[in-house]
Amino acid sequence: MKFKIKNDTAAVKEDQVDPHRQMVSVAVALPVHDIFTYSVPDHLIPQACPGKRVLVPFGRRTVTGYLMGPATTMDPPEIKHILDVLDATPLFPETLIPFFRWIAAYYMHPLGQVISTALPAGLNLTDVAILTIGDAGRQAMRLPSLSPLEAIVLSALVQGPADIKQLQKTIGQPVSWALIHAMRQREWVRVDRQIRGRQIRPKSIRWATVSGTEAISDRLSRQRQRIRDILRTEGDLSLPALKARAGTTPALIREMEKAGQVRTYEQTIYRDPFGDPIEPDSPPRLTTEQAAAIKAMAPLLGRGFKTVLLAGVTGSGKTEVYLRMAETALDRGLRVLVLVPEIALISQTERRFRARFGETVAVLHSGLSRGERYDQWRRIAGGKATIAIGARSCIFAPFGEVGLIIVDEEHDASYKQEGGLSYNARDLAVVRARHHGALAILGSATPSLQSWHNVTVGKYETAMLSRRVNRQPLPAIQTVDLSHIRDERGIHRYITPQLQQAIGKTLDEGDQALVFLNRRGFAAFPVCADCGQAIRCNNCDISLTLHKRANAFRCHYCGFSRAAASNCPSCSSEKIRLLGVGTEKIEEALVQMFPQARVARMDRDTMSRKGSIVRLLKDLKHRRIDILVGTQMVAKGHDFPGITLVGVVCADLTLNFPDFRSGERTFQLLAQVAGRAGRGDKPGKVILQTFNPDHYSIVSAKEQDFKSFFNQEIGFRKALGYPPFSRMVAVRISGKNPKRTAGHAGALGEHCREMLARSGSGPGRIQVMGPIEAPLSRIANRYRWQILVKSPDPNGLHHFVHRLVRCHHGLPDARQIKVAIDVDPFFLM
DNA sequence: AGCACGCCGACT
DNA sequence: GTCGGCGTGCTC
Repeated sequence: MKFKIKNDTAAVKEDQVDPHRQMVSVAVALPVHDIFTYSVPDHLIPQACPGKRVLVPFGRRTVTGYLMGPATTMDPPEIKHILDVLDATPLFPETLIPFFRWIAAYYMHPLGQVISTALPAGLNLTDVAILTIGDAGRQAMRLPSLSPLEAIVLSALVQGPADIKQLQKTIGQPVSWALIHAMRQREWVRVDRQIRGRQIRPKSIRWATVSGTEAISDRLSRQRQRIRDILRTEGDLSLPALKARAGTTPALIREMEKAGQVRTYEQTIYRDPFGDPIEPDSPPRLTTEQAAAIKAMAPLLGRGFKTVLLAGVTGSGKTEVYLRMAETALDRGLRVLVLVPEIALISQTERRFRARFGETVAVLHSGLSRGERYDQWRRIAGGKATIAIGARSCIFAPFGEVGLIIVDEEHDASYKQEGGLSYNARDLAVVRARHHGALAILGSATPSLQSWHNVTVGKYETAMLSRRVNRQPLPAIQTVDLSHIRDERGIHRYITPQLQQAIGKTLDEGDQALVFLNRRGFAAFPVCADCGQAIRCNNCDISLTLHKRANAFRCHYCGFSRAAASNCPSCSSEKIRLLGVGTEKIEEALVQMFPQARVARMDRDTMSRKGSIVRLLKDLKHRRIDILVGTQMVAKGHDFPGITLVGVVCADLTLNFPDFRSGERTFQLLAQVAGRAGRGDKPGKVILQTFNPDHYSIVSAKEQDFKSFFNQEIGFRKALGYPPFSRMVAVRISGKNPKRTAGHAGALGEHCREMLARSGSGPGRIQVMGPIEAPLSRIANRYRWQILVKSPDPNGLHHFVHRLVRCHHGLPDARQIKVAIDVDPFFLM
């Protein structure tokens, strides 16, 4: 959608400004940290209220801004008028603004961009410069004095007007503004500004209703009479519905309307994202444990901010507890926000909320089209929905007030947004609950270390569910020690005889098997082939990563390095092997092993299209697949009663992952996987292949005992000063030129050391690790470096990083080098 | 981000 | 001498 705007008289001189004119502050949707003051022209004053988008002149451009409220700075150098108000009703409530501000400060991100990421995508308008060739330009093409570049630009523009980006693409080289200005001055080209941006608008549909008196019916044709009868007996119908019912044509309706026999009207509708209707369900009987948990939590609703960690083993019925709590909250007139992990397709939790609460539920997840997402957003903002459920971005749902925030599977890594505004929706859930004085419930069978630590220090309350709803025992986990079979070759290296046998038995019984592998092909890490020990960093106790160019194993936290040719530090063996198997290899092996079985694979490579996931899940459900190979993608959010066996090819892939959270992730993954098997009436079985059967992560996962895991892991974190005993910030430095990027990273590191020298060492001391080349040293032609900053004192850390960013902007190459700040990083690759 | 202004090298 | 590259600063 394009339209032209008049860009005149936008600026007014200070002395002309009416002192009574309304002044507002606006955050622009650009990477700019300041907030700007604009005046509102009289005709827009009634519409200008916080939470709406506005179109504002900004420099020489016109951009989208967000109206934040009355102006705060009183004497800016120049004040311009708002050009337009883009929304009839606010996109977000005013009460969310402090929350947005908090996020901007905590994650060190421009406020306007925080709001842009929060809102449904596709709402921003910006203008672009459009170049059009003039008559003088056409004639100039014949001039001999024409420069080569001018000739190319002109001949490109003869094809039609273009913006600068299009132009650069067609001619394949950069075009400078200086050149364009020169051409404009000679009147060869014209430069116009055009507003652009995918406009999403409310959708409306036309309805028909009877009008006129009963009497006219006598003289009508049979068809017209029929239409009036239908409308009279069935009530107003939408035109599509009427067409389906009576076979009307649009032309006929128009004629009838002209004749006053029917009347039509527009009504806004919400695009329906709910494909299959979901049957309403009736609440099941609660177990004693569930009832106790609800009894403990329900009184907390509406009594101010509180966080409860709901720890319940897999299959213990956490969802039912959420549903009852939501119901109680709604009964008391409170709004409810539910976060679920991002998974392939729709989650079970989401289905159950919709089944229980029907129309009052709005959903926000990645499976929706832009229009649907916008409609769902408006239903929340407009008060039509009282429950919002969705993946991480749902934390921004535009409720004015919220009484209950639920985070399902709070340990899940998908709550962390990578890139751009790198927020953690689980953490934001607690922050938002505090802002609203709401109750936050974080639920998981395998709580994150962070959250359980908050329980132990008294920040969070707890509620426990220790038994499964159906009284089924947890599936038995059998570990298979991979170090005993290191001499095996070929298939049996990955699929041990024990796993093969178990799969064979499962297939014989007509059941389905799931084979897991957390494939991270690129993360090949060194393991001793003799003793099974991972090669670790002396300083960080983190697996080292192979850097091919340097032919060395490196720690990507601190930069510690060991020659790739060195011996195993614990047993001196020379046989160091790089572990790195992929799902594809496993699939191949299984097909060879079980030629008669139907094997399918599900990972990010095979599931790029939405339709393929649906098909695969349907095939699985209808038992058209015997063995499914995949990454965690398969495990999350789907229940398959036919699956009785789960095989984990190599648990060490996550265990030895070069990350301080690898033990935690392994425990969580394995315990969740174990919970997958045997959801039907048959008990489940898990075969877990590992080089480290005695590792506490694996032993605790076998018992589904997160407390025993926590007790061991927390000591390790404390000793090395990792979260939750410190906060971390990853400073990611990237650029196209390898030398400049390295130099820039070095300069920032140098600055860090200077700042450290000045600040001295106190209890809240700051540690700097790096700069080091990122393990994935080049992505999309950008060279990547990182600096990790760590401190037990969050405020000190914040200030430190702030100063570091200022230093970056002062450095000579600041324009070509990108510095991204990741507060509380999750993945350090 | 995107646009303008200003400072330097290589060409008529 | 100027044309046209790129580094720097600003946007209410």
